[in-house]
This record gives sequence, structure tokens and C-alpha cells, in this order.
Amino acid sequence: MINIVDKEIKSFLSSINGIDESVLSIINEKYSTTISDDLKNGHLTSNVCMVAASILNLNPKDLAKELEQKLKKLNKFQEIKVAGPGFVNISLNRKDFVSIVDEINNNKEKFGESNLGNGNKIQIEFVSANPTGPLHVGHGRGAAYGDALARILTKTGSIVEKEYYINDAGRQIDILTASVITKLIQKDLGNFSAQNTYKGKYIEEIGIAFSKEKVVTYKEPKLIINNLPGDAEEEIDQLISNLKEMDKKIWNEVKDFSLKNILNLIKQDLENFNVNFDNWFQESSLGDLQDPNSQISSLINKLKEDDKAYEKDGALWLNTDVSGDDKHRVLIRDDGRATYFASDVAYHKNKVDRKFDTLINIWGADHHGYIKRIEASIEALGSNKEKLVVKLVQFANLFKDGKKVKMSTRSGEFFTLKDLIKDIGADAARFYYLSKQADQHLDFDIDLAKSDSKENIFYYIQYAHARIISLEKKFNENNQGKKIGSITTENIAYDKYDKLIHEISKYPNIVKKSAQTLQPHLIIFYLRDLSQLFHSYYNDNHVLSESEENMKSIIFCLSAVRQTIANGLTLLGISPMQKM
RNA sequence: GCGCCUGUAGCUCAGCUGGAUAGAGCAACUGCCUUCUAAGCAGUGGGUCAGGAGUUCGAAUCUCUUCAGGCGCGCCA
Repeated sequence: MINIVDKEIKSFLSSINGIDESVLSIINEKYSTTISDDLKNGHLTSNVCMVAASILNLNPKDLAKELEQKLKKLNKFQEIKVAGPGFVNISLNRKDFVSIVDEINNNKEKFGESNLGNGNKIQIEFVSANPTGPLHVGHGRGAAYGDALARILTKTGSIVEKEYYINDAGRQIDILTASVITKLIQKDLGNFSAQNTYKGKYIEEIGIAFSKEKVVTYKEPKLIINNLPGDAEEEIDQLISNLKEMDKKIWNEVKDFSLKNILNLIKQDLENFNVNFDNWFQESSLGDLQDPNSQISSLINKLKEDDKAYEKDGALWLNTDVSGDDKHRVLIRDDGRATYFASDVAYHKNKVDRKFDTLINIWGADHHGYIKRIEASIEALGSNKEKLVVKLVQFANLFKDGKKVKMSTRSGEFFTLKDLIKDIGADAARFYYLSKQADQHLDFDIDLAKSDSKENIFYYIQYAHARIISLEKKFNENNQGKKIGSITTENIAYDKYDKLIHEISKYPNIVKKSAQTLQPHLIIFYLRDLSQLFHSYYNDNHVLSESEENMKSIIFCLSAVRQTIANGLTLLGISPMQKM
């Protein structure tokens, strides 16, 4: 029906005196005809007259009255009204209004799909936590957000690939390896423990697992920790180089084992969180500068050839002016080693070469200062920085027993994602992660997520779904073999569930908007509103004591509500509950 | 100092590509369980949308500015 209205509006606009093409297209761009927020404003509403009036310097109400007359002549609507500052509100004939219920029950889980993305190839890279320990609650937010985005974008017609970038090449991994080895031979080292090693229990567990396969012994272990510098950073670097020197074989074996072990932990956590990646990209696969055929070498060569990189003070720099970065960035240090940034540029070159239309990077908000230099590198690679969309995810503060849970990765005192899932379940965790805009601080209240009050929106929505399932079940038991059929337009006081029908008809737009703005939380708020309307209806109307005809119609309608809630939850990666 | 984000009811937050009397939950107060799940429903009170200025027929929404809070500003990763 919206299409019919819009077609009429377009012909109305072009009939306005003295209007030209360019003005027309501006108006078309800006106005919208939508399902009204509230039924009191009709079923459909358009702000076209106010938009047109402001551009053409006309009176919006007069314009609206003209449009009203034109729409009335069509004879397709129950009522047209001009309201407020110049809205045109349209009430549909009942048959048209309730047709959405048939549509939903026919399309089922496909309801809400669209071709908004038009087959756009999108890559979403997210989580990408350093493989130096289990995922913590901060990573969980990025995981929930990225995965929900992937689902939403897929549902709206994009082709999405989910990728995890594994930082398996840098100093972090050396520190991990050193942590495992020193823990493993702690006794031989006289209970020594370097300041900057990882201290979590998982370090010990990896060591024990390794020692079951191989015995780690050094001829003169004390030499490993002989004369270590006092500074924490220098200490760990010296320790790493000592260990490598003493026994390169053991070092490499422990390193590979630890990395593999931790990646398994991470994959397991993500699996339990219902997050799956299409691709795991290893930083190490980019190679190193010593290998002239490696990806990182060819990147550097390309940047040099294209005059995007230059040498200064013995280092190689990338000119990042195009993106408005406040200074140029080093790619290769004066000692010949590549920076982390260089790897990242090589990684983004790899992404660009894979011909995605859009690259979405989901980063922790503390990385926002990094955006401009990556944008600049995309431009330097001859691509367009608009292709890259960086979404920042703010940290989540965890509250338990009314107190903020302190977290510190190094010390190993942190609340892991695994702990959270064990505590409240993957679905509730995902729900609360997504309940607020990703780029804003989130106070994650574990007690609330477990509470059984209306304040716990997760259960409030699930409860609506479960209640409808239960009604359907009871109806089917009492009316075996009878088909629910379709919604009747007669013999029932519709106004009681008109609000529900109106609300579910908004759903496809909500999904589109959440895809366009990359904001899954819109779906959560929508589901809460829909659930609220359902609970209210449920309380006021005893469905199962209606006449058989009415009951069929009502159950048919409620099935559509159930389907919509289920579709919304699924979009967020949450399983709808069958009973509670 | 520079950059990014935030400031809406006592609390937690929606609304922000300008539009209809600024919404919801919690908390406070009043009601509703012999009937489909009370993890529910109905109602009352509660707001200078941080302050100021501007653009506009119209501003919580856009611009400027002040104040307050968070984060980021390495040849670290």
C-alpha cells in the first residue's frame, strides 16, 4: 500500500506549479511515507508536504489538503486526514490493514527479509582478540555485536563474510610463550616469576598439558634468569631472548602448542556463545620482511613504488595526510623491523584485494585514534576509504552484587566470557550486550540479567513468545484437526488487537533501519514494545473462551506476533524460548 | 594542548539524516491471581532534554560556545 501512496505522491509533486527536476529529486530524497508510530495517526503517514513546503516556500497545510483530495479520489483508502503541521495520515481498509497477518504467516521466518543490500559483498572483522588468553567480557560485546550485524546484513540482502584476525606474530606471543615456560619450570628457577608475564590459571594448565607430551628441562635453568634488568619491560624482553637462545627447539614447540591451545579456548568460547567465523586470518601468514615474496614485503614495495612511503631518520614512513591524521606513521623502524601498523596495512591490502564492497572493522573504542591512519593506508593502496567502516565498541562494565567487577588481564583477575555464559546463559548475555548502542558505555548488570521482574527485558520478551506458544498448543489440543486458516475481518471486536497488527507491520522497516545504521539495539527496543502490547492484550482478553470463529482469527494473529518476535530474536542470535 | 564520544525523569536508558502533547522500565504510591504462565496487566505522580546563543514555519535532534564526565594521542601491540 505504501507503494501506491508513494506513486500518487510523486505524481502529485510533479503537478505542482513551477517545480523542476532537481527540486523534485531533493524532495524525493528527504520525505518518507511510513507506517505511523501510533494508530491514532492512521495506518500510514507521510511528511511529504512539510518537506516540500519548506523547500518551495509554500504553506504545508494547504499542500496537504491538495494531496488529501488527490488521494481520496483513488478510492483505495478508508480515510485520509491532514493533521498537525501538515502530515497526511491514511487509514487503510480493514482488508488491507490485516493482510500483513497473512503475509507473516505465509512467509514465516522469511518475514522481514529484504533486498536492501542488493548483493553487496561485506566483510565484518571482529573480536580479533590477541591469542594470549581466554576471551573476557569486553570481547563478548564485540562478538555479540559483530555477529548480530552479520545476521542483520545477511537478512537484508548483503553477502557477509565474518573474519577473525589472529595476532600470532608479535611480541605478545613471545610473552605468552615465556609465561608458559617459566611457569612450567618455576621450581627450577627458584620460584621466579617475571613482572610482566601472564599470570592466569590457564597458563599453568597449558604448561601441564604440554608437559604431558614432552618434558621440559634446561641444563642450567638458573642462567635463564641470571642478571635480568629491573625494569618490567626490559626484564621480559631479556627473558624472552634468553629462552630463545638456551633452547630454540623447546621455545618453538611451547610457542606452537600454547598458541594452538589458546586458539582452541577462544574458538570454544565463541562456539558456546553461538558465534561462528567464516575465516580465521593469521597475521603470520603475511610473512616477514626477510622474505622478499611475502605479503608484507610486497606491500612495502608497492607503497615505495607508488611514492606513498618515504624514508626519514632511518625509518620508513607512510604519508597519512589524506585522512587528516595528525602525523605520519612509521612502517619500518630504524632497526629494520616492521611495526604492528605495517602488518595491519598489509592485512588491509589483503582485504582490499579480496574485492569486498564494504569492510566493516569492529574495534574496541580505545582504538579510535587508529582509524585515520588505517583510512590513509586504504587510500594509499589505491582504494577508497569510504569502503572502510570502523565501528567502535565501548567497554562494558560488569556489575555483580551491586558492585563493579574489577578486571585486569595481566594479573589474570578477570571475568571471562565463559564465566558470564555459565552464569546467565549465552542468550541473555547476547541480549544485554546488544541492548545499548555499541559505541556507548554499557553497564552490564548480572543480577538484573538473572532477576525475574519486568525490569529484566530479556525474559519479558521471551515470556511473550512462550505465552503464545502455550496458547497455540492449547488451542490445537482443543480443536484437533481444525485449521486456523486466515484472519477474519468480521465478527470480532478488532480494536483489541489492532495495535498488535499495526506493530508487527512495522517490523520490516525496523530491520532495514537497523541494517542501515548498523544498530542491532533498535530490534531489542522494538521487541520490547511489541511484547508490551502483547502482554497487555493477553491480560485483557481471555482468548480461549472466545467463540471458535474468533479464536481462530485471534490465534492466527497471535501466531504472526510470535513469528515476529522469533524472527527478531533470531536476528540477534538468540533462541526464542518455547516455555518458561 | 589536540582529537573522538557522552550529558534526556531519583536510577538505567530510548528518541538524534529537524516534525504531531519528549517515551519506556525500575524506584514511590493505587488497584488486578477460584479462568489461557502474576517473569504479567491497569493507573497516579515525576522533565528549564547540562547552561547559553544561533539557523528554521518548527530544535532533544543542526551550528557555535561554556561547563561536566569518559577515552585516545609511541619508531608499543
